Amino acid sequence: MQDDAWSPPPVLLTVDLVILTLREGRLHVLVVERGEAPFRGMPALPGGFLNHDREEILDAAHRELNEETALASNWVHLEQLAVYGDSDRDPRGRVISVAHLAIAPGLPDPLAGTDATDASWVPAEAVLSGEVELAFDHRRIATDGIEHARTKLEFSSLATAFCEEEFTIAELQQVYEAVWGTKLDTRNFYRKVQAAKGFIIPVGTDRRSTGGRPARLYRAGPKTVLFPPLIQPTPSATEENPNGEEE
Amino acid sequence: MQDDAWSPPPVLLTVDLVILTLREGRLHVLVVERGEAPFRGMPALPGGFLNHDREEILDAAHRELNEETALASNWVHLEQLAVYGDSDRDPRGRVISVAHLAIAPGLPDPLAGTDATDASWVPAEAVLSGEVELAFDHRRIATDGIEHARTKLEFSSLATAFCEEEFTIAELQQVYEAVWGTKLDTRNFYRKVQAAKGFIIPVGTDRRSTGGRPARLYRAGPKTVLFPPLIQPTPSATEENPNGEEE
DNA sequence: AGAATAGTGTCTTTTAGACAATATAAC
DNA sequence: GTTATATTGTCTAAAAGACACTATTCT
Repeated sequence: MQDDAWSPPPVLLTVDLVILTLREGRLHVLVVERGEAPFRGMPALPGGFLNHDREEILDAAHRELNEETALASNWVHLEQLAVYGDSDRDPRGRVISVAHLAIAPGLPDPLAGTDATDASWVPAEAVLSGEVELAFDHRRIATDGIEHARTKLEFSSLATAFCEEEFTIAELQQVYEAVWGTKLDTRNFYRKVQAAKGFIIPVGTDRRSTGGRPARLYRAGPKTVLFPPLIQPTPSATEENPNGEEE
Repeated sequence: MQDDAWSPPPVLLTVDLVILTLREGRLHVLVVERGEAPFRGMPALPGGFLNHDREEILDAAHRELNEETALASNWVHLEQLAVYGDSDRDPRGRVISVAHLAIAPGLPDPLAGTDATDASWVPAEAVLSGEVELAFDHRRIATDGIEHARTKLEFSSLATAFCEEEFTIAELQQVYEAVWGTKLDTRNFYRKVQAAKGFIIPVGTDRRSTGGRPARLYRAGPKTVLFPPLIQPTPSATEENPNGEEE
């Protein structure tokens, strides 16, 4: 099929991160200012090349995560998102990016381990709308990551990754409201998360008296898939009829 | 952060395909026998290296698809699945595989354009169970692809990709039954697919008289996301209680 | 007519959502 | 007590599923 002398073209591999968190009840994305060309000085998603040709991709993602957030990445949800490999996406040559989605509880405002370049939290809306421009195809990657998180909230226990180890149901609800951009009924939400067995398990203690009745504390349960799922409310659910048919 | 003389390690990029189709009412995967080392003579997923460093990943996937199935790939559903990049997954060195999922209507038994190596359809069950061993980490890839198809059938119009351009509702139902491995009620299925607006649109003609009342023909509609979705029936929906709690 | 498959109606059970009511704390 | 939040209960509307029934073709 191929010429005898033919050999496959090598490419460079980067790992990029869409790191999401909740700040003041709103979804934020971490961006860093690029320190070198190309796109020097422009905001971009954190990421970088594979360190050496034996480094695992997921390890590289963890490494980048630590470099940018100085976070014990054991507690951070991290998963592969997709590959972005358009031949013209990087002016330096053929650079394939394996994008990852990371989710962490709220972090302190001035980023902790800010050794390389300065990082900052940007509201997700600002990235989605294009108000904040990102280098390369990073806006596309960020958009995909946010969308992925939104739908995955429905069928997985991903929401707990936005919370501390122990959390209340009200806090969990705020996660859903922030990521989905909706308001939910407290009472119905309460029972829905309880109905999904293995989603959250109660810690003995009640705590967090903020003026009202103390809430029970929970931690993430063993189940990663939610059944029944928490369905995102549809704006109206009564739309379009592209083809008027019989009846 | 890096040494001045440092440069990122190059890797090789392959594109691998999980090609699914329905044959005799059962889900099958296309495998080819490897013509060269490593794993020479062993079944593997079709795939190969990038042809040149300007070739788009999706184009490469289409090219491989054509080489193996001799199919007008315009009619074939093709999407990216995930990246597999374990450092020890290929003895030849650091080879990253971008796996794709392809879905096509039933193809003739002896593969048409079988120029390279001989290809064959293997029942999905045989791959999942390990009865058929695949080279590299291809069993893992195939498993992920099948699982992906199963869940995506619920929320997308993916099922129509298993059908010819025009199909009956009964044929569509067979797709769901084969991929999910379940039996569905004909009557309820009928209304469910109709309820999902934009999923299927009627062609004028009725056809396919197989002894009973002729069925209306449909073709795939414009909508790729299904609402309401077709939920996969749960085996029992009453399981596990990992922690006996209050009440 | 009888067999076979397509398509419709209807009933029942389950689930989703609105929202009233009660519980437990701080002050 | 009042206020604030957490948790439980109840009612109603919508959806999912079981399944009887009608419709249209072929032999």
